Amino acid sequence: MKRQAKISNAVIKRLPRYRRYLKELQKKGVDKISSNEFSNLIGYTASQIRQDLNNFGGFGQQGYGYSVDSLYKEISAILGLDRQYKMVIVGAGNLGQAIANHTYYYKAGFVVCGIFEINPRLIGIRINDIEVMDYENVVEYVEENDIDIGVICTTKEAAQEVADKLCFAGVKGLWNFAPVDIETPNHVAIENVHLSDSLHSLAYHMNRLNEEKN
Amino acid sequence: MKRQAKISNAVIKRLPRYRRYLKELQKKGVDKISSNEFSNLIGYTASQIRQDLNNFGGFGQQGYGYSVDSLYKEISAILGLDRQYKMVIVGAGNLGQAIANHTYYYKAGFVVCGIFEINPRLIGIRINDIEVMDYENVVEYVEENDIDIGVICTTKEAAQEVADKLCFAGVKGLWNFAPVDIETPNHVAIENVHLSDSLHSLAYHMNRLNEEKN
DNA sequence: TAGATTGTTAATCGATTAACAATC
DNA sequence: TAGATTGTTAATCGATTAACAATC
Repeated sequence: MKRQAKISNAVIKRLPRYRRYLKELQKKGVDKISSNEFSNLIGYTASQIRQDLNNFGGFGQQGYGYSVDSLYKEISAILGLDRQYKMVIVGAGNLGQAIANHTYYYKAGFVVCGIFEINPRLIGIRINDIEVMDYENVVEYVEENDIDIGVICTTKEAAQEVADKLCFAGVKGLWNFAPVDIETPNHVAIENVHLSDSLHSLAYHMNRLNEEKN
Repeated sequence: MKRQAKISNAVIKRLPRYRRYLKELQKKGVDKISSNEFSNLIGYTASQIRQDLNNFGGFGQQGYGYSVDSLYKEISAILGLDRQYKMVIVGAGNLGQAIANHTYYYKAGFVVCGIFEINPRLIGIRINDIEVMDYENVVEYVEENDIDIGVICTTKEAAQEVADKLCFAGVKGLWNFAPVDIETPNHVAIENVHLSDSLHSLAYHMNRLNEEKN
């Protein structure tokens, strides 16, 4: 894997999608694919596919194409999906519970170790066999258990304070579901999932398509 | 509101964010803001803010700035958030339940009218006072109740078939949470929320930041 | 009126696509 | 070897930023 200065976020955002399609190909027993065939499948241009991949190294073979298996492995390694990540969830409301219950993450190497809450009525219960603990102890827990990722499922009012606490405690990344933009120190990665923003842009596109019809 | 041929998706994706910040300003009692002040707050350049807004019309006033109230209303109208949308959720698993429970959407004009499932053990229960119905009846229900949006919370295997059915039944948009790219007819808008993709790009960035430190 | 700030055109930057030489 | 397809450079396209005239 070639090491390069700075790869644009547009490229990074496409990698998980490449990986998903490669997984499907693997399941179908396909063992090689050309950038052209891949283009027809995934909807990016063949040129873009080759450019994207060559940011990280020459994974193909001229005259042949790409090996599905090894490309899948390479992309997984680039994304860092060849290791495990330990997560804590802050906020045991609907969304926090849904994520805790979603065993997919566990299988994929993202292990939910604990859930933290301020509401005393929820503290002590178990969700998908994961203990709901007192938010007061989150810093201690993150430090002692080498937690990698904090998942923020709080209200937007609490989100930044929770983020600060988690960063202080040493997480390397935050996955934020609160509808607010969170600031992190330079060494902590942040990924915002703004569900309502997503719904709003859906509304926009629905209305445009509807206008077109009239 | 000026009507223009084609506005890039990059612009559309920023609108909900502008709107969120304007809401906060409103709450704080701020009634005007210049593109420069807004830039400092939201992190886009003043130039970009003015460009973005001028895609839709001249909402500001030279020498003064933008009225927070009216800009908030304008952006809401552009996004189509000045009306109600009726939604059905397909899939009453963790995520489907979380969305059904999330009353935020209701307050914001997105009303969950029904949830549909194939698992007979879930059919008939109520989630946040919304009935879980038999997936068999989804087409009929969508047609009879003029449902606007279908929310796909199924497995990736079932997602496309569910999407086809919802489109056939007449929804105008799909909000897809299944980890697969869904195809829709031209007149149906689609918004994919790929949570695992988001987590994967978080992993990537965490690892890059960690490399930098070493 | 003078000052401030928009709306808009022009310049720059970055990302995507096209082309083709290298090579399996 | 000939054919196919990558890796990579060059051209194009689109989005962002800068500049400034218009105007409140």
